Amino acid sequence: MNLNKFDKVPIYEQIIYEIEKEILSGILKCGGKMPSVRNLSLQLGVNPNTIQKAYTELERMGISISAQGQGRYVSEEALSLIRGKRMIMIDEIYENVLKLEAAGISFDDIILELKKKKEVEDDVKA
Amino acid sequence: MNLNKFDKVPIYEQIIYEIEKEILSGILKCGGKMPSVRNLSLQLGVNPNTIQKAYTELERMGISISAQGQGRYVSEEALSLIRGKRMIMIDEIYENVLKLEAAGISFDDIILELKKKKEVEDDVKA
Amino acid sequence: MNLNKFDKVPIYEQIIYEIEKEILSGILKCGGKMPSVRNLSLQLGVNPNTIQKAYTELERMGISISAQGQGRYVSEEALSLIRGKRMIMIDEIYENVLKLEAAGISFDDIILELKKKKEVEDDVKA
Amino acid sequence: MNLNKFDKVPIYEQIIYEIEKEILSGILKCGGKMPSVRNLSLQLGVNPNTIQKAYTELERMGISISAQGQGRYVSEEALSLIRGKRMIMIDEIYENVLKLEAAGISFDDIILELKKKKEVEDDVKA
DNA sequence: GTGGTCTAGACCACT
DNA sequence: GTGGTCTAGACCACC
Repeated sequence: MNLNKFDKVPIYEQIIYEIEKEILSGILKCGGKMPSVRNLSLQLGVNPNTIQKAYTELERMGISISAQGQGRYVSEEALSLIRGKRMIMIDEIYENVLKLEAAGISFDDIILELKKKKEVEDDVKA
Repeated sequence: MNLNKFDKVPIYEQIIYEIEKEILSGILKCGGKMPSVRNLSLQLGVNPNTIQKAYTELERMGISISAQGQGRYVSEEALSLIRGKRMIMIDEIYENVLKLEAAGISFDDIILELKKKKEVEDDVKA
Repeated sequence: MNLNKFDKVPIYEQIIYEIEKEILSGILKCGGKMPSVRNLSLQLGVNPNTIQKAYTELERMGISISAQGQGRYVSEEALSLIRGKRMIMIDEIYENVLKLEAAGISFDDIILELKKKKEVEDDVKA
Repeated sequence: MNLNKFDKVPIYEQIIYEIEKEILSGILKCGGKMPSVRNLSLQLGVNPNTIQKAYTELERMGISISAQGQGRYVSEEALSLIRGKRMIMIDEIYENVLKLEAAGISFDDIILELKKKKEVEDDVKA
């Protein structure tokens, strides 16, 4: 997991995002066990309370379930829930595009610019 | 000006953004006078310290200049500086697109989705 | 037995409740033998310690008796003890009704609502 | 506010419940300011983190809104949200009634018993 | 061993 | 002053 303690986005949100990524990529499986609070705490060098906070949030979103004394599991609906969350990110991106338009940059120019950046990156990889 | 005191983005940043918008749209002209801290504070119902913070930031960025005892003016370079700032927003948008890709949504799908949203909105307007 | 390991009520309490239900329904008879810790543990897929805890509690309440080396039996007073426990549940229900009243819902409305729910359920069955 | 540190229900939930009660009773008004984290912390003799936790939960439920550096406000929808929550409590009561029925006490007997308790209490008051 | 709650005390950004 | 995050360390109940 990639955490940045100096980032403006809080650690517990970074953890949420990283765990979601692991579920999306199949490292953590739906119905499977999640790392325990204490384990993850040691592994990431982060206080257990912070892990707890991230886990509580994941549970609130229905992505994980906890069982007293037994541990914590990835919910069966986790995958679709996370995919839904990601879809919402498109809305947020669109909002930012609109703000740019308001600043006088045309929609098509923005799309063009994004494609250009993408091509550059693909070339670098190749 | 549209301010939302409950928004997660701080009020002083909202003010900066709104003032930049007024400069871009010509409501505030380069070389022209900016509203005084006290006036703007009353007009927006915002603490003077908050206005002050926004103005200080605008000054730091070279968008405004204060002249001792004469008030504060929009700098001559303001327009191009703001346009430059907006260009940087494309990078931020691109960052978010990359995050979405990491979640398994292809770049082309994202662009497609953005275009779809744009069309819908244009249709609504027409 | 219906156990839910994700439920907020601890498994050992769920087990107690289920065993009491079996005694009430006659599946387990007063004076009859209770399943062994090991058997029940295997049958329910639950840690033996958890079964043990449930049994200890049942014993403490006088519902079961263990005889050295001979196993565990349902006590003769089990039925009446359990019925008494159930009567106490009315007090708990009453407590919750009072809380609802404090929230501005009248006692009569609550009773009415409960009767309505009951009717609906009876209709569904019929 | 009535808090019991030794109660099995966590302090932060007790606080949530008490604040909801104050909103229902009009002590806290929709759109009005809520006590600050530090103030309430001192007033209740509870750690600020615990208050924070309660407030965060209230915010998540849409009952309150926080504004950076300004404080926290009761949302406009708070009243209806809380009333909705209370309605759900009826379902929980009904669930418990069903459990009692399963133990052989008839629905009508339960209602009768509740009414009897209510009468006794009303008499005591009068 | 597990999750959950709580305290004490610190730090940061915003108004 | 406000809210929000984080650490350290403790305690509890449950499996």
